[in-house]
Amino acid sequence: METRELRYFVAVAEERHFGRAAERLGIAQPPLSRAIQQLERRVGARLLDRTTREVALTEAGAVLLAEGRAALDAVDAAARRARRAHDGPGLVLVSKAGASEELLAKLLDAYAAEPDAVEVDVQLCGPGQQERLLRDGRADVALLHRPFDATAGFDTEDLVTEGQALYLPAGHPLSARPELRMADLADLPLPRWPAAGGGYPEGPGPEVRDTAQLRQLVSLGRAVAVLPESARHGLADDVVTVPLVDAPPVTTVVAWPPHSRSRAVADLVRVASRL
Amino acid sequence: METRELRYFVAVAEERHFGRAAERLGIAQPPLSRAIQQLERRVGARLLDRTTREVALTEAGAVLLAEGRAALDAVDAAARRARRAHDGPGLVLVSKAGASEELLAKLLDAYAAEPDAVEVDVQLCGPGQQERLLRDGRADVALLHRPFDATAGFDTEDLVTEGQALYLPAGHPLSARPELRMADLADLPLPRWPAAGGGYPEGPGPEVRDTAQLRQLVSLGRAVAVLPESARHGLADDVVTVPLVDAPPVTTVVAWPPHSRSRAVADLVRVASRL
DNA sequence: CGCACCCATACCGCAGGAGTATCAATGATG
DNA sequence: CATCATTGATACTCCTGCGGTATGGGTGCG
Repeated sequence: METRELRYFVAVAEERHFGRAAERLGIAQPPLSRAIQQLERRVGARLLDRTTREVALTEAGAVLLAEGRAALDAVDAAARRARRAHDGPGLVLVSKAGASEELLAKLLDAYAAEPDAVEVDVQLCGPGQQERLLRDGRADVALLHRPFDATAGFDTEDLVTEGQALYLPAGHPLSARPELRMADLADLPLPRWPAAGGGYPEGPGPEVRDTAQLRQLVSLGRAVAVLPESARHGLADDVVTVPLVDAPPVTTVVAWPPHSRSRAVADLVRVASRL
Repeated sequence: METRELRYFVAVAEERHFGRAAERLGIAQPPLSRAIQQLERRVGARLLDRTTREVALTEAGAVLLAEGRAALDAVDAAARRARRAHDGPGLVLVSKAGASEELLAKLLDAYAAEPDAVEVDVQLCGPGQQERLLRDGRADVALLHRPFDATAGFDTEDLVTEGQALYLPAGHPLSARPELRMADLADLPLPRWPAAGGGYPEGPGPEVRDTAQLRQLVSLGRAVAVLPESARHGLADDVVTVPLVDAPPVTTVVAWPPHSRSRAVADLVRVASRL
């Protein structure tokens, strides 16, 4: 199976439309139809149920879509990591914008003090993006937050576990309470995060892209938020935090791709686990 | 990057010889040379240092070899799993021959009693083979033994942890001892397992391929072995086991590829973790 | 019933992958 | 030191197979 066929299939499976998929791929529709047929022969299974009105994934097609995406990422990762190995030493670390800031700073300081430390390029991104970067080779290490981020397929090491708190503007009715429970939040318009597809779910509450943005909204009195307690760091006094005693604890973990032979990654992970 | 190029590169990197690699791939040597050059242009890094006398991997080449193998396995896995999804439900479980027999039997029984149980095809293989099968899609679940088997890149769930014991023929000088320490084994000719390449390390002691074979050798009085205590199960009385009190404990885990959306795998894992 | 939409088929042109012959560089050999 | 064997690179040719255009055929809609 060639990556070209796999890329074509993923495009059709995502668009559920040969014409649009062809356009996205920059080719005409007929060769795309043929490529899919050839792929079906090669795999030995029908992948798409096509009528003139709609294209639907078969059971086998759904499996190939999920596994194929991972495989394409793995191929990309191979090329990118080889390239980066050629360009010289250096690490790319990703973290969610605005999350674990204090921990991240300590980690970078501690690692920089190591004898064989290499340059660390810190990349901040929106939630759910880190896994992708780690998988397709654009990053070497990530700070993830269980249970929010998926750690499947990576090696991880737990760093810190902490409770969550409600962040709200000073003067908010709930801000005087010494502690809160999840039930107290039932009617609160909590911010909405982008779903897997990039769209936002329906509902009240502001749309946010990352934690930094959210903190700004809270400071402006335009939002309340549930965040790990360490997000308190560096926040102005006009934001009040109240512990949420029955919220699930959040664990910050350092994650890296398995089979990573890199000395630098190993060093950084070791430093992180000793913080 | 196409899988064809990656396959070609892996062949050359493994053979360290363009001629032999070409033969293995079933093509002539010149197109192989050109394909590697094209790959180097595409990746943007020199991958092989070639003289007329030897071919050596560069730093980038070593990275591409490791990552490329994983990527090729992922592509194979995608095709195979799609094919198997088409052929109907069914699981392939791998375990080391002769290891965790009792646990395996209990697991299969318990799972078969589940309401939506599918057929489970049990595959036994030599040590170190399971990871490969799981990675390239020939298997869906595996029983692994930490710390002996690499669990990197898989999701795992611990099942049981147990100590290790020395297995020796009745009448052996050490067989009368109530317990042993690692230091007592210093001069014993322990069996040799195949290394990653398939070859055996130098030394005394018999060469063995799997646990079943080893148990047979112990029964015949031709070997002594260090094995988990559960391997005692079903062994004849002419084999004596003496606990090794300071040997590292062995944990049997059930492992499966991440992103596994399969209901059957989830069920089997759930059953396993409740044993 | 005609129309719009959409995937499949037919056919053609060409890029690029593969083969054969040969060259060039390097280390071994007498 | 001249010769030879080995091995990867180059030159050239052939042909497979990918991609493009034109068109067919099936399906839901007004």
